[in-house]
Amino acid sequence: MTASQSTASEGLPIGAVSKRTGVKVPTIRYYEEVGLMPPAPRSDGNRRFYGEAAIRRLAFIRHARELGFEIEAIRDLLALSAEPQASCEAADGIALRHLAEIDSKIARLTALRAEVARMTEQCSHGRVAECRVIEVLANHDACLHATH
Amino acid sequence: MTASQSTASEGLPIGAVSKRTGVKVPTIRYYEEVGLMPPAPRSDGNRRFYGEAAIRRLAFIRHARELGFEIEAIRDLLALSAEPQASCEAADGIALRHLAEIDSKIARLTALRAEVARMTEQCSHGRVAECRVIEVLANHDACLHATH
DNA sequence: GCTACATCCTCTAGCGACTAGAGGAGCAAG
DNA sequence: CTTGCTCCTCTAGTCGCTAGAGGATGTAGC
Repeated sequence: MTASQSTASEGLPIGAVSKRTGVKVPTIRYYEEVGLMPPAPRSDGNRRFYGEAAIRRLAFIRHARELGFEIEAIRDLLALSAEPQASCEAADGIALRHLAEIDSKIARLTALRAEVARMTEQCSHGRVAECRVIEVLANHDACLHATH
Repeated sequence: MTASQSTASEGLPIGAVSKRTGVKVPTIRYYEEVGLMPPAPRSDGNRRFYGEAAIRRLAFIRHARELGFEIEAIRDLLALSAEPQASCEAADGIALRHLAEIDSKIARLTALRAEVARMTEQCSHGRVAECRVIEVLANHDACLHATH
């Protein structure tokens, strides 16, 4: 709430924004290129400068990416967040779809894990000829094959 | 063990191999290109033909891919499987490293899942302005932030 | 032999979400 | 004025395929 700080008027250059948000410089430029970030205003020397709104937007994107949302989904979420009066049904839907995606990935990985763990546990640490790891890979019948 | 079958002598063309192994035709060519499969012998008309050994190798690759092994790892596993007298320590190591990878992916996804689930559960299905989904994304402090 | 049609060939480009590097310009401090 | 940092643009690479263009070959029916 207290205004009047140091860098004030024009905003921060891309490197400072990168440090503040934890998003790498080329990634910020990439987000601009694909339209997630609006084209940043430039200084005389053609350098990008970012105000508070842009930095908040970037933090939003970063957080969404950390949570595994795809660029396309983030594009939609950003559009929604710009319309505070709209129903949040759409946003909820995006999140729910993402949740389902995560669940199916976890399920798949859990099945893989069981298979690979079984392989390694049965390995007798002898010669390749009787190695369970190699054997299971070579012979699909030798495995649990739940999902794959 | 019983020999003398129909297609016998030269081997199968790529399409038949694809059907038998479930690996798509362009993918088989891709595996040859990156050196996972040896260059297939060609017919007069420049078409690839595959014998039993090649088909077994392809099945091995497919199974390993299904289990999430990377191409590089499969390359190593194939090399190892060609040396039955060697110790299977290396193969075991590759599998164990892969297992650790899977575990860390599962852990990460599980943390994400909790976060996204919490977001959606708190959504009151009202306006965007008070939507928990949008809010959490905009404000990192509003989330559990375990791993991210 | 001829005509369809399927299958095969090579080559290039695209996916997602960046990352790396070349080659050059701007800028602040000593 | 030079050093060294940050910034700029542009191209190409990552992974494991997938899609498509444009053309050759093979096979079945007539």
